[in-house]
Amino acid sequence: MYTVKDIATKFHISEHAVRYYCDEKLIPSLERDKNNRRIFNDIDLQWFQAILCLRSCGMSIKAIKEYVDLCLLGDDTVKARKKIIEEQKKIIEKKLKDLNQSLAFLNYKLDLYNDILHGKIKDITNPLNE
Amino acid sequence: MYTVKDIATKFHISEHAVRYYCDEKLIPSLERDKNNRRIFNDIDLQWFQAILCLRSCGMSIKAIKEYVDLCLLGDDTVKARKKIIEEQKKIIEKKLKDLNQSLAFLNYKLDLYNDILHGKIKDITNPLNE
DNA sequence: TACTTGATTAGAGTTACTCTAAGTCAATAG
DNA sequence: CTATTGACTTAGAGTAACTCTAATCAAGTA
Repeated sequence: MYTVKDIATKFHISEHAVRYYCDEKLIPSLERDKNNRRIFNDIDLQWFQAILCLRSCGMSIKAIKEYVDLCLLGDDTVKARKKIIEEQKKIIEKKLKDLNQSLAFLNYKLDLYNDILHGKIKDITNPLNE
Repeated sequence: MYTVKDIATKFHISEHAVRYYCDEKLIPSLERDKNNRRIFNDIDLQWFQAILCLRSCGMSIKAIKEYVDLCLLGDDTVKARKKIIEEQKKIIEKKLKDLNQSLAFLNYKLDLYNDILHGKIKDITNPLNE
């Protein structure tokens, strides 16, 4: 059994976010202890893993909720769920491509800055002062 | 010379976002035509490239504004700018790592769904119905 | 001249948190 | 036995970065 804090620590998110996901019903059949505190089990942990993965693709809370609800409906929804995951895979692959481009740009900037700092570039001809 | 629409198309962002970046003064010395319409030149294009890269690292508009202002101050700020870019590089590398993990998770899910669809898994023992 | 197109602005709305205030409960300290 | 501490609860306000809407205006076309 895990507390809100445990989940926050485990997944590197804020405790606020943990409660928010619960309030949005992304964690099905969430339990409470006798003091009304949220308590999580290993299945909830798996839900958090899936949810955070889908969030990292940029999927909205609402869309994730729909996916979770599909999961709860059982095997009949496997095809629909597969389609959702395939779409998210495309999105994540696009993101990887974009991020790699951004990384290349940052490296280009760093090279430029190093050249300036080492005096290899004397005159700044670039209008951005770089 | 480019219009708001040109920039939006070129960088795959909304026209609203283009105007928003201008309003936040991320594009220094932005010009207007005689009808008060924003017009962009090739230097502005370079600013957009840099800005969008930094945004893709998750840098806030405010932080980007500070970076832009440093750029405008000239060579004395190269060290400070280099530090900023190095930080963003670390962040982007972390993001790449996280996204690759998410991708692996999606692939795992897809394998599972395919197994179910091809009848390789008969009994659903996993409590998530997967 | 009237209409359409495309731009402008201010400001309201949205998402996904993030933070704050006020309150509950159990355990420890005096 | 009370007092305080600390960890949790809630509702709701605040925030960032857009996103959208409505009203306005200028230029071009029928």
